[in-house]
Amino acid sequence: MSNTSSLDQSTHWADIHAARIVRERGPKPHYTCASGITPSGTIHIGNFREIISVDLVARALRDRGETARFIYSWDDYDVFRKVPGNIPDAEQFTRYLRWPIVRVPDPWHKQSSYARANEVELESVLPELGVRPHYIYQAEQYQNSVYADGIRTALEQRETIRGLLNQHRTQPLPQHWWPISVFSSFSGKDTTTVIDWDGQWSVRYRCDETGNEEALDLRTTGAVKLLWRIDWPMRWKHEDVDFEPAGKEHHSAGGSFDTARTIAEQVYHQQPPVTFKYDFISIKGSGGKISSSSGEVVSVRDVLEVYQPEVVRHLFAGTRPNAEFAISFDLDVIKIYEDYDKCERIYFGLEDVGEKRRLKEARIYELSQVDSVPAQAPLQIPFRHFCNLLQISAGDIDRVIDAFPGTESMVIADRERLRRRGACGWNWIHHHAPQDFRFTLKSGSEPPLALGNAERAAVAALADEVRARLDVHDEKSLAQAIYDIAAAHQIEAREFFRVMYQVLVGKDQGPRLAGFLITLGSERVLQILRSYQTEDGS
RNA sequence: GGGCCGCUAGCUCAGCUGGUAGAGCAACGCCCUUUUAAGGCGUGGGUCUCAGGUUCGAACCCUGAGCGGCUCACCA
Repeated sequence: MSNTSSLDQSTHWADIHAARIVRERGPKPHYTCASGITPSGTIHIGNFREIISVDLVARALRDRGETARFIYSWDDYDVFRKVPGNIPDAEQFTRYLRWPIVRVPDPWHKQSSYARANEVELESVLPELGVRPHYIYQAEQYQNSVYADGIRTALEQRETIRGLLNQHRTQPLPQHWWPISVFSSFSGKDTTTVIDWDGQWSVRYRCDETGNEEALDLRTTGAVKLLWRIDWPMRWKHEDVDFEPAGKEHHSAGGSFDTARTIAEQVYHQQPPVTFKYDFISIKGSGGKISSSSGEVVSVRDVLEVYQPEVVRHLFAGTRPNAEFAISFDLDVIKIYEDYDKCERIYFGLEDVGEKRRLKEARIYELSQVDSVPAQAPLQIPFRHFCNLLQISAGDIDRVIDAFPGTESMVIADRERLRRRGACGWNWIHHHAPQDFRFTLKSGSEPPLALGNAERAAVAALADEVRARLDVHDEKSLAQAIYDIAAAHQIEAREFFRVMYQVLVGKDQGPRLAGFLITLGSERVLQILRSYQTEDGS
């Protein structure tokens, strides 16, 4: 979809917003798409929705021939408000409360700060998803006095801002209110009181803890920060932001986006960015391993353990941002993969659907790619089948891929995607799949099960059948042979299946038997059954 | 109190720049006795919450009502 006319007709939400940005902001040499968050904890999959939404819209802009930059603001100059439950030595960390998080040490002693630890966790995972924003670190910006003019403007317009904010407050802001907060040079905390501003660049404050007073010059200090509701519109002005979505908690009348919008217009004379509201993400079926109820959050990395990157993108590209949805770790995972594979088949014309549907799915497929769209339809190994093959092969991903028909001629990129899918499948089996789904193949070296004579004879007969004719059977004829053997030994078919699953995988149930035996191949089947063959039942 | 969103098959939802209702699961049936939350094929099932309006035509647009739900009004 390189030509603009087809994108103009696109009904995909990312294209619709891209078109809106160009229309409302007018022609520009480049458009700025923004997002950001306070790195006060692990960036979870709900936060990721904003990031991927911006990435998709930025891509949609580029696809229609515009230049788009994606800036991601880490608000690491925000204060440390409470000690998270998941960090070691939580008690020790209470001493850092009210410090900027960029100065709170990394509890895991790997990064320069707690903020940096959270930043690195996300920054290291985004490239795998094809998301590469330009990061802006607010601590650095403030400490270098980059926003001195913006802060001064807010001080000059203090009463205007107060009036705008009071419109939605139950309690009006107090008389001594200022649109800034100050980090004390004496305590390091933001527990300070602004005393005065000289109308120019000098702000005088008192440290609440030590009682010390000090005057700061906005042009050289790094200690003065705008309050959130003013900081946001100031940055829209500073970066000339054209587009920034926000969560629904910001998007009510009187919410922070609403007040930021009026402050941008009236104080900073900046047209507020095009925006939309995105809904929350919930989690389903985490199998007890990761659940929000236990206080643990689901990180982007956690999702990538189970979903390959294209499928993660597909999840978000294929869902309207204002609809809530659940990320599933249960049996739904299979369907999510099947949906992606189906979308891929539709893109490559391997599956017939109506024209309208085709265009939509094709666009979703494009936006789901980490890099570019594959030149030709990649070989698909369905997720469920992949999981079964992996269990047969003890998790040897390359062996499964090599044994799969058609993989010899595969290009490297396709193979890498399959390997990634295999790794996800293996993780899913071990951490999330229902017990019924899991099995471990017997090796044949275990002591044989104690079976009745008829059962043992039937197993031996099936071994004979496998040895003699497995390669000429198809699934159906082998299934028939299995029933025949059961009947010949006067065993209920149901019981014979149970025995065979016990012999093969030590459970009462397993993958459909005939297909399972064919997949295993005669050599492995006979290996497992060898202790039953040597009995004198023949 | 302000703002926003939803209401479509038994369940979960898709369909929303208006063109005679779709998918998955469930149900039912068939695939030579045919196990399984792990095979294939097929079938049934919906006055699209209600009432008006615009239109040749409305699940979709407008107005109003009912019932979920979310969010802001403290901080960010």
